[in-house]
Amino acid sequence: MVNQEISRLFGLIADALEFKGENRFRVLAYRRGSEAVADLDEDVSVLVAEARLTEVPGIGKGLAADIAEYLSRNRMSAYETALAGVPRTLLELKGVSGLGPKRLALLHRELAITDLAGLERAIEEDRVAGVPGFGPKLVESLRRGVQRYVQSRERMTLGEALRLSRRVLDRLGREVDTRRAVFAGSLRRCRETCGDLDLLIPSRKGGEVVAALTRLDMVERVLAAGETKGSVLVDDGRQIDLRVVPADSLGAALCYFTGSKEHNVRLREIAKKRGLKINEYGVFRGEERVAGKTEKEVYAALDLPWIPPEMRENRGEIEAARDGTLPEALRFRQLRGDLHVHTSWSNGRDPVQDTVRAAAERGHRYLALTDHAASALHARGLTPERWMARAAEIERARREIPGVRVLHGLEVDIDQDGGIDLFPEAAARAEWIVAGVHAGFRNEVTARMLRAMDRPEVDAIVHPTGRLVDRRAGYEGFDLDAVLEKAARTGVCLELNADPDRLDLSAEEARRAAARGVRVLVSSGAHGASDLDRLELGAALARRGWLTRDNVVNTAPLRSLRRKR
DNA sequence: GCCGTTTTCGGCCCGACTGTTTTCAGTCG
Repeated sequence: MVNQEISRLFGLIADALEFKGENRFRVLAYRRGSEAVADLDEDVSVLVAEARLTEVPGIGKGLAADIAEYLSRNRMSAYETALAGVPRTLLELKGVSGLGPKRLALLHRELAITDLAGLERAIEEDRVAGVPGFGPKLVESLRRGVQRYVQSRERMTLGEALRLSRRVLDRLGREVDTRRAVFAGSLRRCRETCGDLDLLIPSRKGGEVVAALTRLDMVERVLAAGETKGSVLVDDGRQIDLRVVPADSLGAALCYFTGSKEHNVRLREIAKKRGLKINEYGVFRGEERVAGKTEKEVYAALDLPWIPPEMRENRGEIEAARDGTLPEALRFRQLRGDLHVHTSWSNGRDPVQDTVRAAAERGHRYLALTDHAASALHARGLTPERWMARAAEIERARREIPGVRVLHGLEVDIDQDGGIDLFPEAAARAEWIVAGVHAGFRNEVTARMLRAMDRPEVDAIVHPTGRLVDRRAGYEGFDLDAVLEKAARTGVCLELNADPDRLDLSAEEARRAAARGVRVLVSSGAHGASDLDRLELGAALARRGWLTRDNVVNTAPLRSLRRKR
């Protein structure tokens, strides 16, 4: 996609200009331009053709000319000029903790360092210590910074981040009061990957809380430890940043540390125009503090309604909030049930009874048990005989466990020709059928899926793109737009699968789906009773995709759930 | 380089921590 390429070039221009010590606002302009292009919903070539490019906030005459030049000549002179004399491999070193443009320039000038290998050598051969401003501690910190950069260039998936956050709270909770602790940052915004964890704890004894964190046995190295702020690396190389704030500043601190950075910059700009200053301790008019105890208060001081954390990406939410058009974001409690769940009859871990009981305990009004059908051999798919046996077990669970309506469900496979492995016994009795592609990811998946959607028995397409977060890209050549169009026309639901390793549809894709009138199914994709909790994550991801109750099919009562056949 | 409900020129977000400094620059989030 040409948008991503242009965004990348603008980012590199910003890095190069910064390295050269150019006007920092010009640097900022390119950096913002890079983000603006990356966030576009449309292809830039369309905007150029319709002369709407400069309507995009952050794109003015200069950047528009750069883009037009790139589209017509496949090169960008601003990029070539900016990068002249700046090795690309040098700019990548910005990722090493402790190295910014100034120190990079100094290392380049004094030691002719141009890449990571050169930096590693210079540190080993003790040459860095000779450069003015590089004392022994800084050199040591760079040595570790390089090591860490090499080891963990990758970010954590949301799933890893959630597991680590629970581990930290569990250990830290034995030392200090963590009842009001919150993980802010990208974890609270539900980004698909997190670079590090931002932990926020209200307390008057900052030093003690920071010290308690640094003492945990999972901590491998302490990067910083002050009265209000501490940073540590834990055993698996991940970084945890802790901030301790007074309880009456918690709202302001939450805003500040939840971000995103771009969202916060916009908030501060708005504040400044109103003669207000906003920081992690509150909103101030001169010396007087006018807000800060709750997030709602902070937004109200700027005449804005509270914006859900998952939406804070500066992708139009601030304008929508200002204009009163912010959608009423989905709340977890509005989800009435889960319609994609496996039991030990196929590849789930828990029996029907335990799974149903867990759903009842969670207040689900309905639950579809969608074990795999027979062709999913690896998943011990249901044969007609085993389908009948499971049906008897479901009937017993219905009698014994009140409160939750259990549906006879099935997950069928979309085969190489777009057929589904639905057998007559299931066709006769199933109350909810989901379909997915499980093999042949390179074989005409779009056409197969469209064909499967013609089958009246199919209620939903699950994990529609087939991707795994950070591990697998999804079906080759997949045309999501074609599937969205068909889903909107036929009423077949598309799933937002909240398995943190899948997140499929993604929040952004779900937003596109909802905008086109597709009915979105938010489900856990559970393979065990405890996985049912993921539905809460699903609700958060739906908010990230700007979904409302009306966009999500499983907010409806069961009787109005299924489409007309 | 971008932008305008105080502006077409003069602004452009804020604070903590570290290390190397003798009062502050650089980096980070």
